[in-house]
Amino acid sequence: MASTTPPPDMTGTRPDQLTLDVVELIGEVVARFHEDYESAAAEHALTGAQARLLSLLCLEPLPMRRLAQQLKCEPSNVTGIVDRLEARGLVERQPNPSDRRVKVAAATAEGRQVARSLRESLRFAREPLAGLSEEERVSLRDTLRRMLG
Amino acid sequence: MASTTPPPDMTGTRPDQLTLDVVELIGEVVARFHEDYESAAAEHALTGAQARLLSLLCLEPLPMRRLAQQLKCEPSNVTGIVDRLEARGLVERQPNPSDRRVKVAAATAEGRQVARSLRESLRFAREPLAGLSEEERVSLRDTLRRMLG
DNA sequence: CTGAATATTTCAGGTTGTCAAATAACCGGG
DNA sequence: CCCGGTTATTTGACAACCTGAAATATTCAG
Repeated sequence: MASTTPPPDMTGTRPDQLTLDVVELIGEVVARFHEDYESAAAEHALTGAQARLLSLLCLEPLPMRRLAQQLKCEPSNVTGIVDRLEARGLVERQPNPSDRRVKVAAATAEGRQVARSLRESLRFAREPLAGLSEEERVSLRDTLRRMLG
Repeated sequence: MASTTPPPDMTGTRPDQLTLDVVELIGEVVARFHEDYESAAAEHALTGAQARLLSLLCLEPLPMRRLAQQLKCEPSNVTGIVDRLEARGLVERQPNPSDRRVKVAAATAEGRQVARSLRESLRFAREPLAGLSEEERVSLRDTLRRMLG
């Protein structure tokens, strides 16, 4: 079809060295990000799962079912995490008048405050990225978007 | 030193929108990578922690203490993970003649085989990266290296 | 030889996660 | 209206991960 060489179909093939290098690097970024997120959460006496759930609720209240979908886990698991956050007054369950089966979890004012503070203590936003020029960050942003899209 | 504007010191400052975008994107990459790793491990009846430990031992045998350092967890935690891998014949504990306190964990032949198979089933190496040109991947690799270095 | 330090394990306890079963509420067809 | 099927949430049992403190065995310095 095209006169230029099309990207080879790697399906079932061992990736080339360049790809392996990038995967290795992404692995390190993932490890650092995770570590950073976990310790930022710990500074607020939250576990990673609790921090993720609270951050979600900080954007908008969500039924338990939706929470499970966003967190990619079983609804029965969400029950416990919300239980613990609710016991600390960071989240509350609200009834849904239009469908009394569903319970909507919402962050309390204190919960939103904690989430904001947590967001700001995420040093990963500054340290590794601070060394990049604006041009590099733009390039990185666009490449990541293409990877994910 | 340089005539170009030096990167501003972001310490204690709220990051700009571009940085926030990149952080958000990295978060998504992290989520996908994790998901992918976990499901690849599950295909081999391994948990994520077991897969990480086995992959480490596939490079070289390590004392329990070193394993804990690499996995960034307490040594007492490693005991259980190695226990479960050893029960399945993927790992074995070897005595260290020069210091009888330490036990060196080593992957068995079967363990190495499983780790190899797991490595190859990591689709993350192909799918999101396959859409990038070689030039983009080179650029991504160099940027990630600068971020981590 | 004694005491401090190190490597590993054990134990108790908390969190995350799954799956199956129970409960409650919705909904459409008769 | 009622019934059966579906959906949302919870509960209970169980496994894995993880931490912290205590126990054990061994090393090492003085």
